[in-house]
Parts: sequence; C-alpha cells; structure tokens
Amino acid sequence: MKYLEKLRNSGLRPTKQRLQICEVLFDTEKTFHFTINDLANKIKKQLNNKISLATVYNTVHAFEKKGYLKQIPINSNQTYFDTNISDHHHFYDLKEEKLIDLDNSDVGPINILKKINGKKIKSVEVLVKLED
Amino acid sequence: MKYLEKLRNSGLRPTKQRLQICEVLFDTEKTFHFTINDLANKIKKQLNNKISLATVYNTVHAFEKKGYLKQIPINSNQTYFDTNISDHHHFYDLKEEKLIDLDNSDVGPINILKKINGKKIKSVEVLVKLED
DNA sequence: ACACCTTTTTAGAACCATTATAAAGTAGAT
DNA sequence: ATCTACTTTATAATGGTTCTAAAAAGGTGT
Ligand SMILES: [Mn+2]
Ligand SMILES: [Mn+2]
Ligand SMILES: [Zn+2]
Ligand SMILES: [Zn+2]
Repeated sequence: MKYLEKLRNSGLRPTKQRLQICEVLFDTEKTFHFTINDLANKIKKQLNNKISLATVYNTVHAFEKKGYLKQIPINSNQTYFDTNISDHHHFYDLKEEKLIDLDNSDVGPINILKKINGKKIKSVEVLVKLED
Repeated sequence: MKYLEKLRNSGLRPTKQRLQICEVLFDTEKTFHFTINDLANKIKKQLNNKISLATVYNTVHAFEKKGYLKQIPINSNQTYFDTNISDHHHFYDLKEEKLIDLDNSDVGPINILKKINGKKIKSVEVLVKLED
C-alpha cells in the first residue's frame, strides 16, 4: 500500500479507516486546505463511508505532528490544515473566507534580522489578507 | 477624558466599565498581547474591580473592528489581541507559548508578486515560529 | 427632581469545535 | 486459535466564545 510509510512513520497501524483518510488527503493531484469537518464530509461523500470524528482528529494530528500535514496560522473558530507541506504562504480572502496558496517564489526572500537568544527559527509564514 | 475619542469612534458610550478597559489597554508605556481572559484578570487585579466577560468581549470586539486593537493570526484555543496596531510581525515561541513583537524594520521589505483579480492587499503579517 | 425611554451590564445559558473516556472491535504475533 | 495491545466509535466533558433577557445605568425633556 502506498501510504504505509506515512502511517508507520506517524506511529499508526494501517487500518481501513486510516487508509481511507490517506486516500482523501494524499491521492490527489492538487494539494488543498481543509478543516476536520471538511475532511470528514469529504470522506463520507467520496468514499461513501463514515469515519468517526475522533478517528479523523487523531489521524490528522498524528500526521501534523510528523509534518505530513501543516496547520495554517489564521484566526477562525475552526483549525485549518494544509496538505501542501512545502514552505509556502497564504492569501486569506476576508470576504469569501477562503485560503489561497502563495508560493515562496511569489514572495521576495524574507530576512529576519532580529535574533532571539537561545532560540532558532523553525518556520516563517506570511498571511496576506485580501479585501475587495 | 482621554479615551472619549476611541470610544465614540467605536460607537460606544463612555461608561465606567469601558473607561476601565481603556485604562488597562491604552494607559501603558508598552503595548502588549493578550487574550480576553488575560484582560479580564488584569482589570480585576489592577483596578480591583470585576467586569463581566460579556462586556470585555463586546468592548474588545468594537475596538478591533475600528482598528484600535488587532487580532494576531495564530493557532491557539484562545484568540490573541494586540494593543500594538502599527504594521508589525511576531515571533511565536513554541516552547514558552509566548508572542514577541517583530518590528517591520527587523524584516526585509516584503514584496507580494502574485496578484489576485479584483482583490487588494489589506495586510501582510509574518509569523516566525521559534524552537530551542 | 421626576418620568420615560434607550443603552449597557451582567449572570447564566447556549453553542460548538475539540478533547477525553471507555466499551466493543480489530490487527499482528505466537 | 488465542492472546494482547492497539483502534474505532459513540458519547460525554471541556472550555472559549456568543447569546439572552432581566436588572442597572445613562440621557432627555419637563
Ligand atoms: Mn487541533
Ligand atoms: Mn472574537
Ligand atoms: Zn497552502
Ligand atoms: Zn504585537
């Protein structure tokens, strides 16, 4: 199975439910942004099978911890995840409440001049809010 | 009173509670980051007076809407606000779960090359995650 | 001061995304 | 097949935020 590695690395056995979550998350041309609810609905519609929310939460968090998914820093009542794990940024369309990818190459190089003692930079994320 | 303008512009009458919230928010040398709960506790301790959470929420949201406060885009179970309303960015110390200001001047100029049809940029915010 | 009407405050309830629980089911090892 | 640890699931608990509606305070005209 093509998702064994991701599952094993995340400390998860390849169960039917987890493989289905993988299918929906990783078996696509394009990457996408989602909330837990989005994902649960997508599974139900696309695979005609309901997976309990608890399992979806657990699996998504395990993948996020291992870096197979990213959380998108944004203020919302729900948490947004991203299947695009490359270094990249986001537009947030305030009217439509939609996220749009913004490639690293579409943002000039970002140089953080200030240093914090004893800490090192793990990530640099840009959020560009859009209005009409 | 020194906060009349902010309150009036936000469509709020200058009540005792709102003036106290203003005192804690705006009567300081330094700007700061806070959650609603932080703020309610600060008022209780600093002014020795309890203001109901509903009033704190309402007032903070009214100020935020008018731009007298900013929300900080970050993933947390609580919403973080900022009394520093200048264009600036943030470090987020993952270990300590603390936000640290990052001046515009400490980040090279950010040029967003990609354009979205019919939309204009309202803000550009950088979040730099820190680890040990 | 008083009456009258509007706005505000407040405690508590409701809401809802997320997390915890624990019982029943499943997978992998022997 | 049996055993054991892990997993799924329904459901409950948690907790930040929002809503409600009754009491309090503010403003206005007399
Ligand atoms: Mn989460
Ligand atoms: Mn809010
Ligand atoms: Zn993305
Ligand atoms: Zn700040």
